[in-house]
Amino acid sequence: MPSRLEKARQDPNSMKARILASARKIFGEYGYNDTTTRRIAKDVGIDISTLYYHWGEKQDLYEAVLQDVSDEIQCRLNEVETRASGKSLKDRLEIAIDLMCDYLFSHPEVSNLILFGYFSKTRHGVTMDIKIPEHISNIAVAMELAADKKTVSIESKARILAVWNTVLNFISGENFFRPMLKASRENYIKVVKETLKFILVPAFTLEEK
Amino acid sequence: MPSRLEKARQDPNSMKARILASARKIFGEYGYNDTTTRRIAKDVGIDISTLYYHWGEKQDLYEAVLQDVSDEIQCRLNEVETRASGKSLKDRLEIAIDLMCDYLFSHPEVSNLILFGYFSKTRHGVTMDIKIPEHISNIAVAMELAADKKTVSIESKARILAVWNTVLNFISGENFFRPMLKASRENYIKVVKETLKFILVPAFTLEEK
DNA sequence: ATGATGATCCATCAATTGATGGAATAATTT
DNA sequence: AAATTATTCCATCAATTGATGGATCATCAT
Repeated sequence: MPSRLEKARQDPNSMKARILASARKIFGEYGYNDTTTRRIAKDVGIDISTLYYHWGEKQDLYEAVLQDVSDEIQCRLNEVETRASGKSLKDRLEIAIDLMCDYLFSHPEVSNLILFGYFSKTRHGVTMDIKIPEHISNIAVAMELAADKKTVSIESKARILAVWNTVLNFISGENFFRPMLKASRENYIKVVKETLKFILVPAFTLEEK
Repeated sequence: MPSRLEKARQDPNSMKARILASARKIFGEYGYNDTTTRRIAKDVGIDISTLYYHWGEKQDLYEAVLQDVSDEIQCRLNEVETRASGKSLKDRLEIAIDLMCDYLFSHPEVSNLILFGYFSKTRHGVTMDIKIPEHISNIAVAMELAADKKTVSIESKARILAVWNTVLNFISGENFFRPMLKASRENYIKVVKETLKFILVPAFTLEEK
């Protein structure tokens, strides 16, 4: 039997799908605890009981959102791997930075949801997360810093985490950082990419020699 | 007339100071909205009305906490500047990383409070923050990447932000990342410092030449 | 048409939470 | 000691929020 998430994916105009889309947006904006089911329902234009009818508990809906996002990330990482395959380390890094920045800047709620997952220590003990450890290992393999998922060294993981988190911070913190840098949106994206390359490329390519 | 914060600082055993300490801890753990005045009061061992008597609204107390943390950060940065002054760029970076990591790892609530400030988009529109832009400019000067606070380039700011945020992520995300890296606390701190140096030193020193 | 199932909304509950009034107690001043 | 002020706690309010029961309306197979 198909899960609710699968049903929602079958028809993007279905009520389940519309609720999921609003939920993803609003959970991504306010985090789990500061998102009310009423707010999501209002965004969809329905009564909250309709929301509960389709998705059950708030937590179930949140889990579906995280699953949705996690799958999407994996999809993007596969794309990065395809496009970077065979290139030099420097090129691979730059391709990964460009692609992931473009994706995340156009889906900032993804970045927010990941960061909420890191730090959320909620009163209700809701500690769900996107499968970040897996994604990190996959990046290591895609960047050819490790032969396979199982053998990624602690140093490589830490380095990829550092990079990955830096990207997320620039995305999710845009409203905070952009005024600081007095940059337009376009310019901000440009500066972020350049900063990432400035910091990363020397570090990783230096070691290769 | 002395502010409530100043009064609290005068006598660390005073009720105001005890409340401030608990508030700092709990706001740092749960963020603004997920912190209840009841929880803080319970931590101190008093009734909530006593808390309101001393600090007024929840928001006033939160602002005092942020002010307290911001002052402390500035104090630590001054120390970094003193210790790094006159050294080579590589040494300055390493000193800054070591000192700030040691400070933040022993005061994780500071890191949390800063990150909450970046991303918090609360229902109640509470958007207060620690004076990060100032701190960032101060770091630029301390690292001698700029002559004075007013003339820090956008690139330098972005690079320092990237570093600064990476540190914060490793601190605040310890509960999430450490199991991932299968590291003890000591080892985690060591890996974080090494990772930061690995990434930063080549980038900045390469440009110098 | 008719009955059954699915979908939606209104009304409402119980728990939580920020905040306050007022009584009771402690400390200080006169 | 008496009066004043400072501090603390109990009881309570109003608003918010997650969640549900039941009525209503739509859809669809028979």
